[in-house]
Amino acid sequence: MTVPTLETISNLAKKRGFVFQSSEIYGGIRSAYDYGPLGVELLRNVKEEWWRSMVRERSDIVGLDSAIIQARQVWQASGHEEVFTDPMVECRNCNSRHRLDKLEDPEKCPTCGMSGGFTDPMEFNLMFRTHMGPVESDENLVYLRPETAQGIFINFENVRRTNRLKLPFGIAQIGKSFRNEITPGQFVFRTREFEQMEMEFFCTPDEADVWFQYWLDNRFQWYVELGMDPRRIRLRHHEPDELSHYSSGTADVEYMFPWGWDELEGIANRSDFDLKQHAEHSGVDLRYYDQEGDDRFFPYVIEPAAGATRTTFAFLIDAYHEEEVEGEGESRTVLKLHPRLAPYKVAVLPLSKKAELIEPAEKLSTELRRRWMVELDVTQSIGRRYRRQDEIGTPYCVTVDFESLDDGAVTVRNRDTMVQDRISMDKVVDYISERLV
RNA sequence: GCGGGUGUAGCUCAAUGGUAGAGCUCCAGCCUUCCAAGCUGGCGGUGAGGGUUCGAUUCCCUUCACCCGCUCCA
Repeated sequence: MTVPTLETISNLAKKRGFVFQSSEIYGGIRSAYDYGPLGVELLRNVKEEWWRSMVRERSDIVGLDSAIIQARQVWQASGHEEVFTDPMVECRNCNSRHRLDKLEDPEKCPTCGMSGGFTDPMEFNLMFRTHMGPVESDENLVYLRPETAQGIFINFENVRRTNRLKLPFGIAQIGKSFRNEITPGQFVFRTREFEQMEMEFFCTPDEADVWFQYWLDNRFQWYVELGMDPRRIRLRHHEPDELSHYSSGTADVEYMFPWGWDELEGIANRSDFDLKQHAEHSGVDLRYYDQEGDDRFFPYVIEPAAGATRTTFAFLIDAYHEEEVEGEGESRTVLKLHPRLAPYKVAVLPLSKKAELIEPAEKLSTELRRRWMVELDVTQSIGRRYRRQDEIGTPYCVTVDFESLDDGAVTVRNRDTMVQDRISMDKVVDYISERLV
């Protein structure tokens, strides 16, 4: 099992065009990254796989794409305006920082035990603020959403009614969220602008525990099915004292990052907290009407909330392998990404730059491009090109050689095994289709 | 935001108060018939701003970014 360092991964990411520091030509901006040609494919594939398993392959979950800027009352009702503005103090002795409201003794530092060494309380507002409209006044203050979930809760009734949904059902959403994290870092792991994949699953209160367990299992399996090493992911249940303000039970899917276990996804039982809050603050009855029992109640919510960007990052780390190549004492770097996640599915490599080979190679790649992301590479030696494709995780390389001109066959080389199959050119689509499941 | 460290070419690393070099990568050409070959040529740099100085990549100040802690929880 190869465990790359953070530096190895970020170097590869930059070198091959997965991720760049944002605003790099101006010296960079903290905690912002841009996804290059390969990174955007990988990220989109991760999101696509999530959407497929959550929405397209299910009859009980529908999709949504809500606005990033919402009414300020949304965040008052959700509790974020209050909870996300914590007065914090810092110990002058050991430089540790603490939430003032969580200190047992407001004078004594729980880290080093010193008394009376705190700074004045500082206001930390974790939500990005801006103004709706050209005039900056308190009346038009708005926030960039710190989570996508609230966009779902405030549309609960719209979605339920227009789609005639009955419990249990879910609403899924992928989108950007923004948090003024005190300490961003670990490359793209914790950034102030990030992308979430969240699903709110509404059910009756008495079924909540069963669904909670269901989503725990379901979500854990999703990572494994996409090729993540099961030894490097785990489920961790939260202790009662580390629950968020909305949650009555939470478990995390964690990945073994280069710096240790850290969170990919939180699965929470949000109870009826959010719908109740919005009903109370908006005055709109958000209770669900159960016709059979002639009963009105607030559904419970089970929420699997994953970070799209950090999940992409974890897949990248997990795929990274350095292997000895038989015979020579050299090693190759290969990204063993699941084929559905790989940025390019196929590379077409004419053995020589001669026009007689380039022409059929171009024809073949044009045909393959109708189905997949395909790269045509004609530069340098074939060995070098194989290594380059290995390093970006391309599962299959198709080589057109001089024999192809006579027998109409090409060589398909497997990324992981490096084994080659000679097959007829008109069978390439079928051959690869069968293997890209 | 606080404390500590770092910043020379895409990467790894040299050098100097006086025109910044090398290897690898990349690009072009030649050669090359399946796993990072070779030859020739080319692109390209002192994170940014200011100060001291005849002259600063080097000394000083400011700033920006990255890494390690304090944190957070997608």
